[in-house]
Amino acid sequence: MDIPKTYDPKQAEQRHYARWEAQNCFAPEINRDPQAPVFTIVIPPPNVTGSLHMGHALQHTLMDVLTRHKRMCGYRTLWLPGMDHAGISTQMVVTKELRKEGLSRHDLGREKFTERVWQWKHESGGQITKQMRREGASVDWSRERFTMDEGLSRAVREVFVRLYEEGLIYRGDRIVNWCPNDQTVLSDLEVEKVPVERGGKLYYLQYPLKTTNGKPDAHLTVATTRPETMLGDTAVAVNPDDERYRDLIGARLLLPIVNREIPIVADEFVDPQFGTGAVKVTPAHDPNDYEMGVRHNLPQVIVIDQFARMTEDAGAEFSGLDRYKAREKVLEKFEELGLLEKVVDYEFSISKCERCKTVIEPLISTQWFCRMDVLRDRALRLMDEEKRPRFTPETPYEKVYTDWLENLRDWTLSRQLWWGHQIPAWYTTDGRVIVARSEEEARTKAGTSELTQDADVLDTWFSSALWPFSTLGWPDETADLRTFYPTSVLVTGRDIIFLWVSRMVMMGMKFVGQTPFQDVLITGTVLDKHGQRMSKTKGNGVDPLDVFDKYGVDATRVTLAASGAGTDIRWNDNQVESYRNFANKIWNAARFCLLNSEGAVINRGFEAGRESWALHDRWILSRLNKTAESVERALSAYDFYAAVQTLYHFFWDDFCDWYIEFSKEEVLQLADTQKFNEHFRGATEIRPDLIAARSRLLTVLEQALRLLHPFMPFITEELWQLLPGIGVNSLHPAYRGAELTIMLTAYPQADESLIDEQAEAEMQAVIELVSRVRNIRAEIGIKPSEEIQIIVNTPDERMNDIFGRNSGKIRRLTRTLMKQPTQVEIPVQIPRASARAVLSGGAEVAVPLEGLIDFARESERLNREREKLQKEAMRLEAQLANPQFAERAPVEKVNETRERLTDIAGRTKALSEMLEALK
RNA sequence: GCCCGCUUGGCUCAGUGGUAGAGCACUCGCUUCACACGCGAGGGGUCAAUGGUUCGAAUCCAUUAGCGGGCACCA
Repeated sequence: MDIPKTYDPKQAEQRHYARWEAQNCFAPEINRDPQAPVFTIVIPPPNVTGSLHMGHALQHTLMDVLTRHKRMCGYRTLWLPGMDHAGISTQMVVTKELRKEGLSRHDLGREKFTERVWQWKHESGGQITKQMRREGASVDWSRERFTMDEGLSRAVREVFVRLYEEGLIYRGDRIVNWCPNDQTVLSDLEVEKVPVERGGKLYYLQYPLKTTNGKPDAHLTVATTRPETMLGDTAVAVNPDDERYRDLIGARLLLPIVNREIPIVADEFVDPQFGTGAVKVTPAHDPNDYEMGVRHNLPQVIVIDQFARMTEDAGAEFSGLDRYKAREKVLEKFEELGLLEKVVDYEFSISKCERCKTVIEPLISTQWFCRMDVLRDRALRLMDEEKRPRFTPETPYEKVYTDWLENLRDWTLSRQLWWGHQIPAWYTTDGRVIVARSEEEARTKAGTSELTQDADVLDTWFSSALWPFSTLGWPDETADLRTFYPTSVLVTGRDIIFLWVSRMVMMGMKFVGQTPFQDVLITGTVLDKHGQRMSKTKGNGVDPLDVFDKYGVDATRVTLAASGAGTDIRWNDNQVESYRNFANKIWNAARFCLLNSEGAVINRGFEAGRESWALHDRWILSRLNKTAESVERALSAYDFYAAVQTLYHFFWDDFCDWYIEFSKEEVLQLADTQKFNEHFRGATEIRPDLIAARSRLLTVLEQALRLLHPFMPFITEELWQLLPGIGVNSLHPAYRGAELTIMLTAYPQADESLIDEQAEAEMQAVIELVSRVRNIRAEIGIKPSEEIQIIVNTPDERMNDIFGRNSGKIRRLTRTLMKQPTQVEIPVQIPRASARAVLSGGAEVAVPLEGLIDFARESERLNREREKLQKEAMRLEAQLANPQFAERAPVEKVNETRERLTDIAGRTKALSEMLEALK
């Protein structure tokens, strides 16, 4: 067999995904067990405009690990993929394309434009689905969905109609966030607060009092960050308890420039501490003022239009001016009038469009809204009573989620876009509003066919909110909906807990009556190595595909999985490199097993019964089963880091460093015998004990590959396919009949009966012996190639026996010949010129070094060790001397401390004797 | 303003009421027949500061400092 020394990930990555996909390994139907438990994940649908970034790669890795794990555990698993139509983004992409052709979307008209978007989607959209195949994502492509699919659109209309009929969706005039660039309304969540650039200013404007008592120069000063809005002021508000202004409440002011008479009103909202304690009120252009306007029944004067330009109502000199130009002009005017009291620097935040960063203009506008109180209360009750969904990490996300719900306001649903789900509302010529599932239904309801459909579309997140059930066929009672809803776990980033997670819960509860997912796993953010958020504008993003190319998909996946959920990840290539090395280690371990596999097959070699098994065989099975146990525990707690660590150390430390090394004595020495036989005696039969040893090696390897598979699907499949003895019986019973693939084998489950603490303790003693001898060799500086002698005396027969049985292995690993007593009562004499060490348990090891030993240095070495032990002993003694320790600490703890002290005392004594002997 | 998180070896991070861990980096030695993307042996941390609870605190509590998030209608 020809296996290269270095693992080339690309080979394996190209080979297996297409085959898995072609054989439908990802679809739940591959599972033939009608009783199988179900595991479902719906993917957070990436934007159709998007391409894969590290955040996706992280989430997809976690979802794939969970899915592959459950699949191997025999679950009927569905990981459902799909994409989001991403209203604004997509419309912008296509608009830009059109602009290159010198066209606007209005030149095409709505119908042609949306056709064009669909065309774009078919040709250039969904890059990410190709990239997901590269990741190894085991999603069921046969169930791929798009939020604009007919089925999902139908669900959208159904939900809209039902909510409308219940009065939860309504149309009305409200102050909304308007993006003058995108020409659409935005929900509160699509607006971000940004500190104002280049130092904000607070302007103090004087409004003259409309005099009734002959004080012509009396005025009231208001402070504002937006002077231009004064053109739309319809009142000034003060706090009712503010002594300064109490007498003025009810008085009237003459609004400068426009010369409008406006009242002074009292409102609790006003903070007397801020500015002058008097607030100008512009109900048409500020959310707070809007509320105050409602409370005091103030008129709304609209002075800014949807393009952020001043209206005619702002006055002839201002009409048509940009809002910032108008601001300058208003300030000039105030200065001329001597009414600009002062301008001070003031840091504050302004609202910007999350997408295009244009400053939002609060405007009064007719839009569709969704009342959230009823839906919200149900979600809160679910958390309160059932603690669903269960957030991981629980802190802080559970609280973040509930706090937000508690303060939830109505959701602005409509968007002035063409790409999206057009609102299923029609207007009759006489102004009636008909909400219906289809135009046909609307006609019936209206009793006329002269209808105009509402031009707006729904917020993209409206269809996303239905994703967990719309993708499964709702509103029809499909088999998929019955089987796969509610889903098991949602894996997503913290930035969309409000936008998406909470809304799915509310809609799922409302329309299916069950939480859409049991658990929510919140991943951290992938940062660059300086701790900065990766972003396109900063150009500090790391492209997952580049990392795949450089280090392989498996190594990248392990890196991401190990960073797990919750905390942010500082991306560092070093980490990936170390897991790339791990992949190579796996490759070479398998290479060794395969190069020595003639005659062997997996799942053999342990027939003889455990009493006859060698120490290292009992030990590796114990380690393997403990590993299976802790991986299982870690995954069920979504502790991916722990799972990766456990597997890494099991494979590298236990399997490679010790088990393979121990096996070599049998596998290689016997191989020599075999060659000898073949050569000199013409024997062709391979000795059965050799085959057994090789089979045991392969068996453990195969189990390890299975354990690793959810994390490293490609390398494990590549190697597994090479193993002799894989066959139909290798597959999990639920997948009998499927093509052979490691992804359909049974995930190793811990067998308690194979966990063997005694074997672990004994092996530990052998490992310690080997390590101490190596340590002495290194410290004394004995050439690695030189074989020397060691003397090992133990205080008990059993240990002596264990060392004796493993002497060949000890020899191989330490390049020493071991001398032991035939009876422990008569220890082997140790020459004075020896380097020595005491093992835990009291065994002594000595390396006779006639002529080589530096007595002074050796004394120093032993002294150092003795001091270390003495320090430890002192600490333990002090602890035991404290009467309260014995009194209050648990008995086991006290005993443990005593035992440790006894062991240390014994070893210290031995060291003292050695030191004495050196003199 | 309110809420939350973090502070552990040079770096990136695990961790737990009872002997401080990993990977990388570092030092020394090895072309040992799976692997130099390797093997072996080492060095390195008063677990941010202070106080408290406890027989015992890096771990629990309080305060402080630094860093980072999230939320908020203060013009």
